[in-house]
Amino acid sequence: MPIQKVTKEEVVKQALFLFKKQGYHRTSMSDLSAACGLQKGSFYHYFTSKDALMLEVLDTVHQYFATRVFAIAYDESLMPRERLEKMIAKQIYVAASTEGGCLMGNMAIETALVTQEFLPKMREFFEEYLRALAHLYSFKWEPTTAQKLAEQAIVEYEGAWIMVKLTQNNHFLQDVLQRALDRFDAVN
Amino acid sequence: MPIQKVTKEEVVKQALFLFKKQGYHRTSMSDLSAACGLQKGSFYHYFTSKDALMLEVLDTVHQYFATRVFAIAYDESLMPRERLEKMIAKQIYVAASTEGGCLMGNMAIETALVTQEFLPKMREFFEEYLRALAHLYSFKWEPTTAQKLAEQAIVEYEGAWIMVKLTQNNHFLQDVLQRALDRFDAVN
DNA sequence: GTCTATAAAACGATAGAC
DNA sequence: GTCTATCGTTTTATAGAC
Repeated sequence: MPIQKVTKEEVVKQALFLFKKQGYHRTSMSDLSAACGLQKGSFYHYFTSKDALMLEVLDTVHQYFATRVFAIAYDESLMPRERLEKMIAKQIYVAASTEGGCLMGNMAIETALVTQEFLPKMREFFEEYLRALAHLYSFKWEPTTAQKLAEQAIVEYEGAWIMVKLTQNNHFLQDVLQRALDRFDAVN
Repeated sequence: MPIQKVTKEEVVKQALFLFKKQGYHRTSMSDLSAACGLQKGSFYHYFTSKDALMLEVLDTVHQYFATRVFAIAYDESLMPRERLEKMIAKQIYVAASTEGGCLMGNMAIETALVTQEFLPKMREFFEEYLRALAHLYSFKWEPTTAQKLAEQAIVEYEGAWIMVKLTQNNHFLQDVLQRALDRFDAVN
């Protein structure tokens, strides 16, 4: 009977799924506990509050992207241009694997001006993403240009999700990947 | 006191302000009525529901941009390239005039997967914006290219707001304008 | 007296927390 | 499951302007 019905990881996974799709404020603790097959009360055995749960979700997402996506930028078994293609393609693939696009981008829009609580973790995520892209572009371009190209890639990627949500047409994301590669290849 | 304390336009203005900054779900009817100096109950003499209020806000924003921003694209007293610069600069200026960036983009992220209620108005807005940009790019480029350049400008613009919210650095928006112009000028 | 915009109170439902 | 607070909403009453 003291056997855990669901693991903490499973709770975080379900929370990520719901937060991505419905947003933070629209997702209730009832939604979350029901998705895990738990009583509302049992839920606080895993997390002390809704905020704490979101912080854990943000950490999990960050950790996943750092090791499975951003790490591609530093994989020396591949050519820089191959890393760039593989990393952005994976970023898109992972974000598109469940509804809602990019949790970090969604949360930035939904909460950045309402609470500072989630800001540090979101900033860390994007700084790391920027660093990875700038690292790759710096193989072909000087540092300041590489930094700008990295910023452009991220800005396009996040904006593309808005258009995808509105039009349900994924070509916006494919265009982002293509242009990010074109700018790598462009004549210097 | 049968005299109206505030006009309907003022209510919409306050609602736009709060919805932009706090988002739809986070903004309560108490917040809105307080911002107008009204009791919660009195608010329902202006609007039948929170949804109805948001629909009115979306209409107001759309109307404003159609006549004051998108219209610049068709102002034949200016050269196409001047129109492009003026339109995007104004888009940025208007959105930046109060906290929260682009209401349409924010709402797309926050509600697109939760309710279909606001989708048509948001789609109309972006279709009109796309049309205006594609019209301008078509002076220099063939239709399919112009369409892609228009999409790229919007995608960059929306994504830039996410980075601005996170970093509080407006250079992302200035870069969007600069690149949109550079792509107009690029050699064909 | 009859409007109507307001305040005030209270509704049922649901939020997050225990 | 229960708690309390607050949500969006509705109702009732009041207070000028016609």
